[in-house]
Amino acid sequence: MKVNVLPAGYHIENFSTLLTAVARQYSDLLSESEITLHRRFAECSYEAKSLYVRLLTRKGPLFRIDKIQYQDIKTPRDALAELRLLNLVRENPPAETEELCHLFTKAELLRLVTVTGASDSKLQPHKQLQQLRKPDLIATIDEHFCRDQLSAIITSAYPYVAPAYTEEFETYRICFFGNDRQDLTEFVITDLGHLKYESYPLNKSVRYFTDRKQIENQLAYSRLRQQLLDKSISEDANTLFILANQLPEPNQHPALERRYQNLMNTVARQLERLDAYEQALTLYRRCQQHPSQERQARILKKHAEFEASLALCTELKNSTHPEEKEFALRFIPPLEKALGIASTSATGHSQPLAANHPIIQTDLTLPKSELSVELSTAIALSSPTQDCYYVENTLFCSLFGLLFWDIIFTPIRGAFINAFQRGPLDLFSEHFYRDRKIQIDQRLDQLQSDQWQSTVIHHFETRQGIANYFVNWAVINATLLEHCFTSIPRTHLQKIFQQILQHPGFFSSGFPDLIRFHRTSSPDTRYDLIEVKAPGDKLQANQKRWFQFFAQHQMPAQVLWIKWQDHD
DNA sequence: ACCGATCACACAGGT
DNA sequence: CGAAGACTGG
DNA sequence: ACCTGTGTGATCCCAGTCTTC
Ligand SMILES: [Mn+2]
Ligand SMILES: [Mn+2]
Repeated sequence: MKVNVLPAGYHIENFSTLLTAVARQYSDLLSESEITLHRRFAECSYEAKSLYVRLLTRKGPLFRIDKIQYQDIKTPRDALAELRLLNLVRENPPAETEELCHLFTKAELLRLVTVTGASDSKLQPHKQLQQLRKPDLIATIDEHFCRDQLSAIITSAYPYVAPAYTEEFETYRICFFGNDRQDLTEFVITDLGHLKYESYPLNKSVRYFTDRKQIENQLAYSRLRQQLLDKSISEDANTLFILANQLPEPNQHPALERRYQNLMNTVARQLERLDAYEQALTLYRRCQQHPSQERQARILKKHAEFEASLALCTELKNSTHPEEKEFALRFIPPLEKALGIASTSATGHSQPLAANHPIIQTDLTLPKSELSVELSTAIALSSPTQDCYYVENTLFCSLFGLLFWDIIFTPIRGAFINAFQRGPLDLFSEHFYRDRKIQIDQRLDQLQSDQWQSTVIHHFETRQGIANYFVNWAVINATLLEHCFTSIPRTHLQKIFQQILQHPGFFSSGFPDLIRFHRTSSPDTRYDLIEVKAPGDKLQANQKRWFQFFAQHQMPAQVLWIKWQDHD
């Protein structure tokens, strides 16, 4: 791939762009110190700016002054002095032993430890310390060294700095992107040409966060997410419980609501692993989002609270979340049995997934190969009269993305908040269709004739390589599109797209592995879908759902059970 | 909703 | 030693 | 031998450098 060259000082430009955009859009919601960051940064010389951005975007959090070296910073000491004067950088701030240790390589640490006498008498000899892995070595040092003494040694021999206003920048980042996963590298990735984003107008008068409390909440959620990566926190049930409990509840913000509930589920699940079931239950009860209720039901059953578990499951039978509903139907019978009551389900021995239409299942014996089962099977099923492709979700999702491209990127209110999105914020929700119904219905009508093909081709040609959650450019190509045009009936596609539209989040996965096109001239259905199952594998819930759908609408789909050929 | 989601796969414990 | 991992800059 | 649940790895810019084991 061709890679562009970035102009000198690109990182400063990007950083300024970000700060300025947020300072304009959120001026009334920013704190005193956040505004100070913007103002002071603007006052800096080029070299000071450059250094500050470098430090801020690196992991650190501490940096040895003697290691600071950049092409574009001729006088790092001056840059540092300037930053220190503006309080944008702190010199030798107090730090945890672990952070201090990260200033050095393992070899340097060993030398430091044995040369200086700042340890207590129990420190092991050099030879043994060398055997330790670095994290363990640091833990040992933490145990046997007085932090202040260590710190004194390091600050005199190896002075270090840390960028200040990191929390303030976090606020800018959150406000700019609306999430905590994107950062300044987005600018670089797009400028280099590794990724192209669609261009859409951004309405600066619509803000993602409407009050300060929402910003604070998002910051708190990001912080907890970070903390969960830390083993010393995620292994300690009490700490986990306390952190989750003191998390502020979201206020009037669907996305924050989702993140809050996600966190609750994640922490509660971790508490389950630590056998802290009471605390897990408490957290699960603070949210409705899948799989909270399911986990509660399981915990209750595990502790023989069958009535309570059954009560929960009975509610879940009406859940709009397909997997939750399926869980309830599966989980209730054993519960009823344990309670000694007769089955309440009207269908008796209820088999919710055993549809009216049976799933076609076939066996195939293959020699074992280096390639994946799916690929081997695709090759085995290809012939002069048949072309078989391993596409999984990508084919129908890509067709969907291409057909609806312009509608997906229609700038409806609040859907686009930064320049680096692969789709509108509500793309995967049930509201995507509802809020664009007229446009979408019109587009679906194109499937009454071959008109839809021109729309797909048009977007395929003009939007080539542009990021879209639904389009996988690595898989889709003109040949594949042509196959689809000639071999898949329009009615089938219409049904599939309507299903995806019901809830793009639930129905954009679970498609069969392979599609096979038949070069026969007879009927208009000249394709079939094949889910490959190697020995030991089985249909997943979302795959079952699609198979039910295919059966209902008489679309050709089958499960192909692979057996390995004996080779002697 | 691309550092969580999505696959396949491997294993444990129950029946 | 050589491969894998962490981190960084573009 | 079956079922279900749970946990794991790979993948999602890329290349160069230093560090670790
Ligand atoms: Mn698959
Ligand atoms: Mn498969």
